[in-house]
Amino acid sequence: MNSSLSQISGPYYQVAVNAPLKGLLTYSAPEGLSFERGQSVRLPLGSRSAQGVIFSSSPEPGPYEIKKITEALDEHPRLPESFLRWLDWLSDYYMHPIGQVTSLAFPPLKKGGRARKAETAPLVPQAPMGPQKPPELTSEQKSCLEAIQSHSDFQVHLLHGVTGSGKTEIYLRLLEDTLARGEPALVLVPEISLTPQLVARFSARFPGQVAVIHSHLTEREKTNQWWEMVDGEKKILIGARSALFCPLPRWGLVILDEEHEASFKQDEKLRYHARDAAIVLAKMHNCPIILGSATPSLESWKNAQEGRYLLHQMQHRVAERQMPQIRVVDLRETRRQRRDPEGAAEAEELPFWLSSELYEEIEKTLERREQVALFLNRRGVAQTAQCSACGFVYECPNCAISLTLHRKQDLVCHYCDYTQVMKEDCPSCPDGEVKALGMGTELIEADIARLFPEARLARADRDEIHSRQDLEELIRSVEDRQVDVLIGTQMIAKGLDFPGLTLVGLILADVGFNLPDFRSSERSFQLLTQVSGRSGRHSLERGRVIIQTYNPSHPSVLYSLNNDYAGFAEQELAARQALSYPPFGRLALLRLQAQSLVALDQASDRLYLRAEKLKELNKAYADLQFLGPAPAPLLKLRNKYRHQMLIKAPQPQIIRGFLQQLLEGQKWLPPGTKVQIDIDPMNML
DNA sequence: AGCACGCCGACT
DNA sequence: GTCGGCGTGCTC
Repeated sequence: MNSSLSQISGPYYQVAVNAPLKGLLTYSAPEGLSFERGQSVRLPLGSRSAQGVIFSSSPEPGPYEIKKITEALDEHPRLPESFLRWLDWLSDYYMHPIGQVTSLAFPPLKKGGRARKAETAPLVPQAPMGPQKPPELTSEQKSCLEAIQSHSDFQVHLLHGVTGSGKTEIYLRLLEDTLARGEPALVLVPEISLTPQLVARFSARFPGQVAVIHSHLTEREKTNQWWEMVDGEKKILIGARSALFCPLPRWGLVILDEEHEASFKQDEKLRYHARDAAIVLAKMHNCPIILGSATPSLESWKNAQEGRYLLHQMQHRVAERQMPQIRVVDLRETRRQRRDPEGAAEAEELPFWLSSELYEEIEKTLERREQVALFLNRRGVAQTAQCSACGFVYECPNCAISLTLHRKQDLVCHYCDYTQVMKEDCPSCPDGEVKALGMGTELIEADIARLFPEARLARADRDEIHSRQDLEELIRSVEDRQVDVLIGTQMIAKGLDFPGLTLVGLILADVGFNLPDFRSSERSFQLLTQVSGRSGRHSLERGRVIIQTYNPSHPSVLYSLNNDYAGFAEQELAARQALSYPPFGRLALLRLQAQSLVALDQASDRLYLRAEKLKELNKAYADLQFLGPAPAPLLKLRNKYRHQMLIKAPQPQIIRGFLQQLLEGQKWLPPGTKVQIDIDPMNML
C-alpha cells in the first residue's frame, strides 16, 4: 500500500478503540479539525474516556449516534503505514480485537509522556570490562556474515549454529552495519535469557545506544526506554516479545535469538507468536530478519529446507573448543544392578536417582575444582504424595492435578500456587500412610549435600528464584566460583555461560518424553541439546555431559548424543507429516470455559452441532478436521472447567474462516461460558 | 476492558 | 427500609 492512504479526509473517522470490539468505531471530528491515519486521539466511550488510533475515514456517519473525538494526542508518534498494516495483520490472523491489538503500541504509562524522572540506577548495565575490541571471526562466522550482508531487503535468515559457535558475534557485526546506516534495530530474546550479561555485551559494543524492555521493569522505566527508542535517542532495542510493539521510527534490522523457544508464544489475550509476528513486521518494513538457534523449530527448518528462508550454518565452536563429550546412562541397568545382591552395597550408598557413573564424574570434577550443574525439570522434593494403602493422592482443589510435595510437608500446586500442609495419616482410608513418590530439585539438593558435604551448593528453580535480582545474584556467585554444584530446572538450562562449568548432569531426561503434546519429542531434543551446550564452553579441555534416562533409545537422546540436529529434524518431520501436524498443516485450539460443568457440557454440545453442520454445508472445509470438543488435558484450571476443540487444516485461512462462521452471533453460547481462540497453539494443555 | 444497570442478602 | 454483592450487557 502507499502513502496516499494516510491522506484521509473526514468528516467521519473509523477509530481502533481500546475495548474488546470486533471492528472500528465511527466518530466525528471537533469543528475545524481533521486527522490522519495512524494518529492517536482521546475520545468518549460509553461513560468514560478512552484512547484510540485513527485507521480510516468515511463521508457517511453510519447507523449510529455519532460522538465527537475529544482531542488529538499529538505527543504520540503517528504510527507508520507499514506498522498499521502489521497491527491489522495481527488482529486478523490471531482473531483479536483491533483496538486491543493497537493499544499495545502505546507506552505503559499513558500520562506523563516523555516527562522523565531521573533513573535511580542505569537500566542498561555498564559493561564491567569497558569497550571491547571485536574478536576475530572464524571462517564459518565470516562466510555466514557475508551471506547475510549480501541482502539488504526483506529476507528471513535462519542462523543455525551449535552452542558456543558465536552467533552473538554475528548479531553484533550486523548491528554495526545497521547503525552505520543510521537505522534502528530490534533484538528479541526470550525473557529468561534477557540477563544483564547479555545486555552488557551489547552495550559494551554500542555504548549509549542500547535500550531494554522486559517485564521486570517498572512502568515508568519501560515508558522511558520506549520514548528513547521512539525519539531515536537510542538505536538498539533489546527486549522480550512485547518490544515488537514499540513503534520505532524505522526498522533497519530485526534479530530474534533462540527462535525455537516456545516462550515466544504469548499464552493469554492476544496469543501471538513473536517469531511469526516479527517476520511479518520485517516484511512490512522490507528489512532483513535473523532467526538464530542451535536447535531451530521444525517450522523454521522446513521453511529453510524449502528455500523460503536462507539457511546459514555454523557447526564448530569458536577458538577450536570442542563440543562436549556426551554419555548416556541407562537407568534400567542401574536399577537392575542395585537389585542384584552384589550391587546392594552401592544401593545403600547412593540415592536412587544417582548412577555411579554420574556420582564418580561429580567427584572427579569437584576434585579438579571445576563446577557441576545438575538439571531436573521438576521442582519440589517429590512429584507427588500418595497413600500406600488406598492410593489416595492429594489434589489441587482449583486445578484437578496432583499437588507436588515440597519441604516441610508443603503441598503446592504448580499451576495456581495453591498450598496446603500434608498430613501423614491418609485422609481417605483408616490406616494408610501418605508417602512421597518421585523426586524434584529439592531432593537432589539434599542428597548432594549429604554425599559431598564440602561442596557449596546452589539451587535455581521458581521456589528459590523469585525475582530478576535473585537470578542475578545466583549467576554472579556461580561466575565468582562461590558455587561448586548448581542444581536447577530449565530455568538455568538456557543461555547461561559459566567458564568453570565442565560437567553437566541431566538427572532424568525422560521427564517430558511422553507429554500429551505432539511437540514433546522436539522439546526434549531441544532441552537435551541446550543443557549439554552449557558444558565446557570456555575450557580447552572437553566438557562432559551425562544424560540419565530410562529410554536410551529415544530419538531425542540418540540424535542429541551425536549432535545430529539434521537427522533429528528429518525423522521428526516424517512423523509430523504422517499425522498432518505442523509444520504440515495448521492448528487452532478453541477453548470453552465455565464455572459449572453443566453449562460447559451444553456449550460443547452446541458447538459440536454447529461445527458438524458448518463442515457439511461448506465445501471449503472439506480438508478441515476438528477433534472434540473434549475435556482439556487439564479439565479444571484456576477454578474454571475447560473443554477444547482442536482444528486442523492445510492452510491457516481455512481455519480462520471456519472459526469466524462457527462463532458468529454468540447467542448460542449458554450464559457463564466463555470462548478463547488460540491460533498456532504451542501449549495444548 | 471498564462502567452502569439491576436484582437479592445483612446492616445502621 | 437502604448499602453493596457481582452477573449481564454495551460501548460509535
